[in-house]
Amino acid sequence: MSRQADKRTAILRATLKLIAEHGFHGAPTSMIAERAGVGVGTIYRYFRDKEELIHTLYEELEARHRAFVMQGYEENGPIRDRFYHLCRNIYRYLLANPLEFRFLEQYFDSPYGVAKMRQKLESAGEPFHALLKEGKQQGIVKDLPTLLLFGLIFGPMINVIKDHDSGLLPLNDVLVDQVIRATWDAIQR
Amino acid sequence: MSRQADKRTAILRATLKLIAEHGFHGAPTSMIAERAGVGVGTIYRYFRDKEELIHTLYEELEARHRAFVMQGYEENGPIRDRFYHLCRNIYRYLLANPLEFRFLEQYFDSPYGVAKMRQKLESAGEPFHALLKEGKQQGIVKDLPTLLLFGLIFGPMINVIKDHDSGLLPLNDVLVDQVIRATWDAIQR
Amino acid sequence: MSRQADKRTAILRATLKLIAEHGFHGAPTSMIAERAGVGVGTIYRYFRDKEELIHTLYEELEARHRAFVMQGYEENGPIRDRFYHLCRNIYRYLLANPLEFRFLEQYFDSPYGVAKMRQKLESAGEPFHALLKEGKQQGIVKDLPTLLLFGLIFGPMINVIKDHDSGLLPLNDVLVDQVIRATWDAIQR
Amino acid sequence: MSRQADKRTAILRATLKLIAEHGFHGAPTSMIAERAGVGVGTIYRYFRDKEELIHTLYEELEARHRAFVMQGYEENGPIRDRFYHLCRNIYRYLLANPLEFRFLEQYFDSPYGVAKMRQKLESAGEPFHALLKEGKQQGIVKDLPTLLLFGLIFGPMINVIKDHDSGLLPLNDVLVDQVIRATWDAIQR
DNA sequence: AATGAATGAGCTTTCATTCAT
DNA sequence: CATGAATGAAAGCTCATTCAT
Repeated sequence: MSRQADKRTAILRATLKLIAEHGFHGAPTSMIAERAGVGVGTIYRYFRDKEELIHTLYEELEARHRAFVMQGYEENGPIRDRFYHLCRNIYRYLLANPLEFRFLEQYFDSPYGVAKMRQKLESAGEPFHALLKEGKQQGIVKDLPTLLLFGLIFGPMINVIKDHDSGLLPLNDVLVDQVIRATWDAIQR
Repeated sequence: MSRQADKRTAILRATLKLIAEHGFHGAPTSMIAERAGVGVGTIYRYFRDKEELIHTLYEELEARHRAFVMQGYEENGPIRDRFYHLCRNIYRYLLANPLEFRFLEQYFDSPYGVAKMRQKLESAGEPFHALLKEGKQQGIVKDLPTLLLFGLIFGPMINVIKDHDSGLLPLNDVLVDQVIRATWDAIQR
Repeated sequence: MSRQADKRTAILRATLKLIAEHGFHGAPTSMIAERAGVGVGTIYRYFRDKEELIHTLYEELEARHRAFVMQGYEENGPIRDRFYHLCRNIYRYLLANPLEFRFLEQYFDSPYGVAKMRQKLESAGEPFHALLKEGKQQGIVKDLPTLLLFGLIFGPMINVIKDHDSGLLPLNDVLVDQVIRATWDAIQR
Repeated sequence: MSRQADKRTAILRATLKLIAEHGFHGAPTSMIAERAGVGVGTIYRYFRDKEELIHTLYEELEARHRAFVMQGYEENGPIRDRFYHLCRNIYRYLLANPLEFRFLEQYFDSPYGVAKMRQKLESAGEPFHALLKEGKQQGIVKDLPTLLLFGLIFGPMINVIKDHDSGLLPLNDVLVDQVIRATWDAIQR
């Protein structure tokens, strides 16, 4: 990897850490540069402005996240198995990467990311999209708007992981499976 | 209502609106004052500082919200009925007051409000708390940590209302009842 | 004494106390009003603005101070006796009224009071003025500019009292007499 | 000298000038920046906050002042000679640098500098300290508390220079020697 | 390519003063 | 006469962005 890529990566990493730990407020460019071990000006060689830096960071995290989640995914398996697979992997990934989770949370709740969120959920590439559609057709999943089903799946997920990361609700594999089960109960016909 | 109360109210209203619409960033004191039709200094006659203004706003909204939600609540009714009652009222209130919803969302996701959130959820006064405890004892509700059950209830709620307010998922009474039903399925044994 | 005079006096007293204890910075009009038990606006009924309030306070303190100092002063007594009399009384007064001393210090060191200081020292009414003039004529006091002699007298006085008030150099009658003696040595031929 | 040092120096100089001429009140950061020919933000690159700027300014002036005063000082010379040497140099320095004198005056009379003052006067490095101690031991100097002797020396000095700077008492070498003589008479046994 | 010194708009907060009651 | 709510100019300080090196 070139020196260039090193700096770029260092900047992205520093941004992730600072925003995750201290919010957007706690991540001035000067601090990002310092933590990344580069000059402030350097940030602007790799990213047009702070906004672009943040969007780029999101895109890269998203890609990594998706790659992990899709590992071993059987596109043609039974609905319920695929649902469990996806959910388990998401929980696993987010619990293993609390910094990324904190960042994503902030990102989606900020003016930066609301548009991105929608776009993502509605994209055909989104595996849950196909899953739920099929499930509804097969009469396994409740016949509700997809966005509503998304809410039933991701809503609990976000809350529960937040509580885990803040130490209030320590999760383990059993508990995670129980939430997924409950989520399935929610969307299942 | 006195002139005084007018100004205080105007400031709170302006704050609600600006934070709901543009986030904490988009609500500098100068703009709050302008929107409220008062001088900047006036804000500081009614609130020690910006932080107190925001906390006060939260407290007032919270009180109004709770009063609405508890209307006609039968503390000794059947679990399921009480669950529906609370959920329906919360949905109704938040859908009727999108500004308040946006504000509360921001508030709880900010360093301002995380503590408040916990405190609130764990308080004995929180009607859901008693409800879920009873439900678990009676074997009607899944035997999961209360915080986890909260996640299953409020997670979908937040997501779904957010989507409604952004125009992506127009809700109506039928749809709301369907989400509540799904939520019940999630927590029910 | 009328109600009016009461308020005026209360305002002046509060001003003295606050400025002496916390400096000009620590004496906003709102706090003066509060301590005086009057409304803020009331201050402006008795004094054109804050500046006038402070100047008036100075004038009143000055008059009281002078009255005390001149008690029992023999205008035609021997130079040395008159010198001791004046010095002793000034020390006595300022040590007994630390608040006034603190205020006067601040006053003279601020843009408010430099002019007043000069004016006072040069005024014919100033008893030291006549004293030193005579002393010089009689060949008892060094033939130096009066202002310089003032410096030799008041300079040590201010320093020594400041140190006393701050607890670093506790004074007593003996010590005070020794300073006066030293001051006399300084100006004596 | 580098650009950097230029700006730092310009800021310090502007601060000195403004505080000397208009007091702490008359030296807002905006005005300091303007007078220094830099942006406001630049001040904060060199100094953490305004307080640090002022303390630093003091330290630098103090160092320069001390270096000047100690030139040619014979630590083992006769008490009287050393006394004259120190006094003459202090007068010379302060008369040649009226801005610094005004600044130091304000500094010591403000909450910023009272502690510094004490610390300085009591430090073993303070040459007057040793001088007076010795003088007392040898029976040349009056047996009075050192702080009181300091008052007798610095009190007149401050007053007299103040009067000189304000144009009321133009000093020259002869006059200065006469004050020092008078000061010596004050502390001498 | 990389730097970081320099910038100034914009933030929150204070306070002397006014004026309707 | 007396009040204190209302005001806004001005304070100290931060930070995204630029640009000479």
